Amino acid sequence: MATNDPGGGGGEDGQLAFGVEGARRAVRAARGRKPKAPAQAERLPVARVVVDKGLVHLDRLFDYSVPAKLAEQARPGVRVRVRFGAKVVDGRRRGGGLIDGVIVERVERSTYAGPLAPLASVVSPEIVLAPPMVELARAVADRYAGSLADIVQLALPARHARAEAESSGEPRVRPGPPAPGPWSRYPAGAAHLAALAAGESPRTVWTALPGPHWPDEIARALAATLAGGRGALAVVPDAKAVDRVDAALTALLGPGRHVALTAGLGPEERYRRWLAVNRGTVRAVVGTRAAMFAPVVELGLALVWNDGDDSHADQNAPHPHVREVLAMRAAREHAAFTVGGHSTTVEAAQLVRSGWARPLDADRAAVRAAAPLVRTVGSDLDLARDEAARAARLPSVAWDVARTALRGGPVLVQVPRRGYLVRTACRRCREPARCAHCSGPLELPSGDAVLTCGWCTRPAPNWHCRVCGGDRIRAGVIGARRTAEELGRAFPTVPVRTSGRDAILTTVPDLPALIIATPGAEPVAPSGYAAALLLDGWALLTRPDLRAGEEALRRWLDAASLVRPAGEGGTLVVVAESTLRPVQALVRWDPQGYALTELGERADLNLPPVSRMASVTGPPAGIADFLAVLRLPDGVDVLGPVPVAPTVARTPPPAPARPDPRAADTRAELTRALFGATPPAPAPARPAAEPPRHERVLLRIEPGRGAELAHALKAAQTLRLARGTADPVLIRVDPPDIG
DNA sequence: AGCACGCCGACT
DNA sequence: GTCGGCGTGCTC
Repeated sequence: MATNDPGGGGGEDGQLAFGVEGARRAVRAARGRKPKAPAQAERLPVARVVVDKGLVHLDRLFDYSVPAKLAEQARPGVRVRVRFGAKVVDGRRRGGGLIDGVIVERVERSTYAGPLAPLASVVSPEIVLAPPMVELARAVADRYAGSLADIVQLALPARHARAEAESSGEPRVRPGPPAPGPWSRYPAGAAHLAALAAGESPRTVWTALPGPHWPDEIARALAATLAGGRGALAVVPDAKAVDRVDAALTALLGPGRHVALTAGLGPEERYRRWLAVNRGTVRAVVGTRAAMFAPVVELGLALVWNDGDDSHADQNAPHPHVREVLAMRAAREHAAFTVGGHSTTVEAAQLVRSGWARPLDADRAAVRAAAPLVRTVGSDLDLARDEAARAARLPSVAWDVARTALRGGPVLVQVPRRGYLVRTACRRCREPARCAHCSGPLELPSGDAVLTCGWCTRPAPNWHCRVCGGDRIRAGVIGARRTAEELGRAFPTVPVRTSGRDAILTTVPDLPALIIATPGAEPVAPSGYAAALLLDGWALLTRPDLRAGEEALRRWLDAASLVRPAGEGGTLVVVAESTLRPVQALVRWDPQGYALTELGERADLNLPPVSRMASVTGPPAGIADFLAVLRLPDGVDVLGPVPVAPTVARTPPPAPARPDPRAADTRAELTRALFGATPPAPAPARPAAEPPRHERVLLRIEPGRGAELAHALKAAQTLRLARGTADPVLIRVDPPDIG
């Protein structure tokens, strides 16, 4: 990297953009030191830098003077090293360590009154953060009440010098447009691909047909965009999905036209692929959530698959969500946008209802042709007569279906993940059974008949339901391992395999076998499962979460999509009451209808995504102080504060106040989710000693004014942090656990 | 977050 | 008289 120095290192006396430098020299001269002010760049001598310090109250650019030697290299978008945090004593800087930063722009003069420190060095000439990406990062930071530096850190992979030194190769000529392939099953499928190839930018909510074709469909949408001379980006929930789309892209385009970006790559390979994208050599990307910021040149399509999956919400503050970021990118970069999945999130339905996006669906006949036969069975009725099946708590319908299906191929059994176990509930109304003292979940220790609180360990021998007064309990669903054991006994001649959090199977052969999997960990069977049993019905549905229904339906549809079509004998058995709305939506295979109904309800209740919400969590003193400092715009609802369990150590919250007794059923349900929410988590073995108390306050603002709310929250946070704060609070825009 | 300045107690 | 407590404020 040659240093071009057009100034030839020459002096530039009198060209200074500010007079402070002169004063500095005077000081040095007075001390008898040789004035060694570095020669400054003649043109645009000030670099505005985003420094890699994720402190909200430092969320601004810092100006540095550009030494003449760096005049050419110090371009907007390059990584630099700067001294930061120094103190000026007698006109001299003291202290201040070297930290990383990126130049955002070069300007003629600084608005900063003090003396500017020089850029220490330019790390590399690579433009890693072009101005449009800065603007996107700024907008994302603003939306989520976070800092620019936070987003930049998410967006940029770690630099790797060796990868950078390599060539990324030459850009390839654009491929021809792909055949519609499986898209021909959708009335508007071929037209959609044609529009992408023609450089148009449709925004769609795509409800994918059940079955194994979605990776191919994603690949063809990306390929069509490439054919039109633009770049394309698909973000999927996990590495397994990346692999499938990756394979489909390779099959369609051959190697070298796309990259897969996943967290598991390792720094060098990750940076190598990212650079190939940044340099425009590769123009199609499939990846997991960090890829949402992939610097695809001339983005023509941004696609998110299965946006209800919680891995699409970033783990790091300020927790940007792939769907939201890609929608922002598509709007800013005039690209097409697709949110796709086997199910429809309420947020996606909102995009349709607001007119921002159009649905991209198959017709009913195509859905029926692709979907398995769906049967429902109430969970505690009609247990199989077979003794072993009875032990496994298999309803006879499920047992019969499995037995028959096992002659023709593998059978998937979806069981609840441990954390989703609802231990006990009222037999009559299904209200989760809660401790009268601390509202903790009541459990039935293995085989025992004594109800016990999972939080305070008090026994609850005389429990009665606080909603309907019932006094009969239904026992919780058992976990994956035991299910596997018991099913193994019920089907002694069939191999049983499990796939769960620790050991995930990717694929299973098309041979008779029982595959026990937790939601999201279902392996793919090449020709589809002969049947699937969804045993987790009411465990998923009784979670005290606003999204419980939507989430249950999503998981069922994802599992159901792995089953052969009804025409090939594919059958799905869901163990849940057939009267429940998510169950009906599954039977009718109508995710959009379900999402639209949910959306209507959210609108009635003024809940997200129809309103915008943010939560503030922390110790009561911090919350009180934060609220005192907070200057809210007009029309913000303040809900709470209410006690919550701190995120780390679970503590029993005081019995939640029953708000709004005039509420209708659903309303009570939702309100409970809001105020009495207890996210599923394993209970501690013993009650926590004296746990830190936390509170949460929810803030709600009307749609379209989220930015105002975020801005106010950030201002309050900045103010508190700037004056060195005890009792820090956490701000979360779009908190995940209320919906 | 660091880190330095600043204005009040126990030591050479 | 000074060394040093950590309260307050800034970082280009």
